[in-house]
Amino acid sequence: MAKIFTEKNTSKQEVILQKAAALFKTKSYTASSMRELADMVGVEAPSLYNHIGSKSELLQKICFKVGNEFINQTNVIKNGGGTVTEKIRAIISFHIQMMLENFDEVYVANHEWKHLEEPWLADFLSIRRNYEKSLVELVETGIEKKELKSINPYVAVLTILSAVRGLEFWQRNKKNITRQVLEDDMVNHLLNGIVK
Amino acid sequence: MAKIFTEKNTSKQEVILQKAAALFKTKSYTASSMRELADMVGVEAPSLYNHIGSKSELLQKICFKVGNEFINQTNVIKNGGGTVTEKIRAIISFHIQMMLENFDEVYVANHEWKHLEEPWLADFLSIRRNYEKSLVELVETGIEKKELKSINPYVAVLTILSAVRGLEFWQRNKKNITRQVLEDDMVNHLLNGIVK
DNA sequence: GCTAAAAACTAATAACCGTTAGTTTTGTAT
DNA sequence: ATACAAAACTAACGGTTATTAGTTTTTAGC
Repeated sequence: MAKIFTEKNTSKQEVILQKAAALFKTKSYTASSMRELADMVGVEAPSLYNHIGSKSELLQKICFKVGNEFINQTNVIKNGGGTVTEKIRAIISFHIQMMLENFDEVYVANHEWKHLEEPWLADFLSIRRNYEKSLVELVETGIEKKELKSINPYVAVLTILSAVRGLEFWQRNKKNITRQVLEDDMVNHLLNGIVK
Repeated sequence: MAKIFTEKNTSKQEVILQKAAALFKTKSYTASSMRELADMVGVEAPSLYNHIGSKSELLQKICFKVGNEFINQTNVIKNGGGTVTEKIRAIISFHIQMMLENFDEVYVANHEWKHLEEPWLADFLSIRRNYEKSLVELVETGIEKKELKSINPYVAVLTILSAVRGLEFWQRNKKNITRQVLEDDMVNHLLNGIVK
């Protein structure tokens, strides 16, 4: 049998994927070269192709890995117990957690998906649309149950998703705000507002 | 005298700038070629250089035009009358208006600034940092005046700015939601929350 | 130590990039 | 009509891109 796994029990393909996410995040997909990626891995560019299929395959794997994680975890929360408000709180917390623990991949999926090639581009957009729709339904349930105000559910979902997405800017200011304050304040802001 | 202005009283340079914003928005800056831009303008690529200096100059002009507009208008609001809550409401409205009326440029400034070259990159980041700081101070004033809850002002600003930025996703769904509903609901969400 | 496979290397390809040079066409003022 | 400038064109440049081909080195099992 071949030696597939390195120290951290991650295959070389996974190492490349991780470095690619970091590179695509800082330089954007199109501005990133396979030579740069090879440098980060510590190898010449053509050697990468012993482990991966192509540059665009890297982007695909990053985007769909992130997309599926959001779909799955959110379904778990939706199908679990609790009030709608509690579920929204849990979903926001999960978004924050994903943003903090898988920053590179989430950032790339959020910003570079448009460079996916067909048919993956269409698939990705479909997944995202379904995800938004699923959240809209949750908010609609909350309105029906009188837990939430009578608002446009799409606008609410848009506002929430955009706000948590903006956590990427927080990465610059880690030092000043603890994660707990960040999470509590943002959830409270999005649920209860800031006006006294 | 040379003929500088075309039909809509806009110089050819401005036409190129506008088309460039649309192109950079849909394809991203690095994936956009001067040949594509030339196609959109209806000209061969080298002809562009009779009107502009370089590709990167286009990005600079787009980013700083947008940045300065935000700085200026927000200063007008901050220095005007009204409560802090009213001012925040006005700033959110202005962001929404900018997003709807100058979508291409705002999108490019938000997404492609990282491809600015030095020293413009440093300048742009400095401008943006000052803008955020200015909003944080406004929120701090609101807290002192007991208009706003005792929250972390930076998190609040982050949440608000990210939420309005997310309006770019709304462009896909224009038909279903009127601008007035969008603006009212989002302002209310960000100020008063959604929980009953 | 031998064998075979995995993974590294060098060299090269065709395609595309922003931009320049040099020339021709177009438009305007006298 | 002539003259001059603005703006279009074609051709080409040096550089970078992802990727392939072919070869050599490294690694793992017996």
